Amino acid sequence: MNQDIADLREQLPDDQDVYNLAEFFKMFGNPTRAKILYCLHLRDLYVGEIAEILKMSISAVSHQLWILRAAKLIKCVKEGKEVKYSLDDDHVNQIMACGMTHVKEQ
Amino acid sequence: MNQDIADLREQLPDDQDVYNLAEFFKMFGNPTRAKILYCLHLRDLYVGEIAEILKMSISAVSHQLWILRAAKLIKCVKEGKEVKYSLDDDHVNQIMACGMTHVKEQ
DNA sequence: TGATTATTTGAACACTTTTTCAAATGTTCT
DNA sequence: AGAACATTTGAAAAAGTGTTCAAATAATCA
Repeated sequence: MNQDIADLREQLPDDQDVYNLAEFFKMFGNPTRAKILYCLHLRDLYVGEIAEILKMSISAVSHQLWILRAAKLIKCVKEGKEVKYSLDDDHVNQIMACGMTHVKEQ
Repeated sequence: MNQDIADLREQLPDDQDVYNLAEFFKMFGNPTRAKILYCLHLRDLYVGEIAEILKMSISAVSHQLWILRAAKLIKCVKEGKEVKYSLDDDHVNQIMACGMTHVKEQ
């Protein structure tokens, strides 16, 4: 057994951290979610507004909002019969900007 | 038609950019690929070494290496019958570190 | 109270992605 | 040349994801 390989394996972050990291990046890895995050970076929005901006069904948007909320990237507040969503993570803008820089450079 | 909504829609990056951004983040959004990138951040490695570190089949690793290479995140050099892979993008370390900070904070 | 509006939820379907397995390629060694 | 080794490739199976549709929930309005 190669000792060097075992050493490298030891240096990897533990599986749960890698899994969480991947789950986090997965949020940005879908065009719909990326657009939703970008919308919410422009301003807080109701579900129906997001659906209208993206020209998507309210249901499809709502499903993705649920996923983003589970990942703690966004939060929401009920206002009467509407629900207003907003970004809930300082890293979102930072990461999106970093990714966009990369994409533009290619 | 709501003018405000149309304005917001105009402020979104164009669809191709969003699509490219999502494709880029998708690379980090899978635990296997995230681990491979992390390995290559530790040092340049042959396909067989990566498979051994991750305890995965060589074929599965090779498929993911191909995907990462298509995304221009890694590059490779043939050395005899082995192929050595290395990171090919300055943003990789930066983005992984940023993501890991986020994950650790939760 | 009943109708209307905004959103959520669940299940089904279509689609994409990942892994596996077997075969192919290419290099070195004898 | 033939055997051994490292990697790639392609197709199929398995797993995972996103959207749609219909129904459920919940708040407001008449």
